[in-house]
Amino acid sequence: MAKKPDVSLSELQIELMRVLWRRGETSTTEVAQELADMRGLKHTTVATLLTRLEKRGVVAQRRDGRQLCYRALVDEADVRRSMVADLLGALFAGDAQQLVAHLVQESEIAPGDLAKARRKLEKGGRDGK
Amino acid sequence: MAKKPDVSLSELQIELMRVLWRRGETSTTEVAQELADMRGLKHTTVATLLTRLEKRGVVAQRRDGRQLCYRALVDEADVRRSMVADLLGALFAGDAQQLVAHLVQESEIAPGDLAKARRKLEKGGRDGK
DNA sequence: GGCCATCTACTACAACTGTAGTACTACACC
DNA sequence: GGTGTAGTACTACAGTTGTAGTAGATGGCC
Repeated sequence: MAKKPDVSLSELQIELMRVLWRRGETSTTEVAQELADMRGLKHTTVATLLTRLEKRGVVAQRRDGRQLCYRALVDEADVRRSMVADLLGALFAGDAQQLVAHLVQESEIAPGDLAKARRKLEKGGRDGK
Repeated sequence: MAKKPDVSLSELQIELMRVLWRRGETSTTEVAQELADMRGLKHTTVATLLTRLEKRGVVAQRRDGRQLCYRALVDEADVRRSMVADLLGALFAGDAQQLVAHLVQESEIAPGDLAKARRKLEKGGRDGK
């Protein structure tokens, strides 16, 4: 399996991807519709963004008649992995414990919830969400 | 105290800031020296980066004779706060528990270290910085 | 007092991002 | 079969970032 080296995406790009993750293969028009609703973007803007992501290898393009359909080539976990690792490297000396400490100190999470999260993970299992 | 709205910085910008955080007020030349050693950047490159950060209000500039000295206007905690919040919002629905779960699942941190971190925080104390 | 070294200021440029307009094309409908 | 519409392709443009060169000023040394 090929590596997914760098999948750091901007917030907007992630929003695009989220549509593809949710709906699977999706036509430009459908993506554009959602993004128009969500952020008032024009159809052509979304088309541009999608072709750029395609050029970058993050999504695949398939022609369906006159339409283009896009499909994600990376999943959300890939992006999370990549971006969390970047953040960890840039600001926490690569040390996840420091990040957790930050979350608690900044009240992003309560210490008790740490234990909760841990129990959930240990019990519920690694098949994830 | 004024808000520090958006202090999302690139990796390189953080590297710059790290020098200022470590040394306090620092001349361009000194910063440039460090960055030259670390990443082979030219003096003028570093000067450009510093003036840009100054324009953005992230650092303050003071003239000392013919030299410019820079001082950070945000501390590392500010940047961490801002960037972690961005990441949380973009990829974890703003839910820090999900991020912690990700860290464990991706083996960035062992479940036991979660407890360790928690104990350390509960004991060591919330006076933080 | 002139020259060299140093430092800043300004300019440049390529890549990427957010945003969109315009031009072209093909299909559907009448 | 002509015309409108929807969809793609291409172009554009401003802002940010990484990178650096050049020009101009200033101060020290001989």
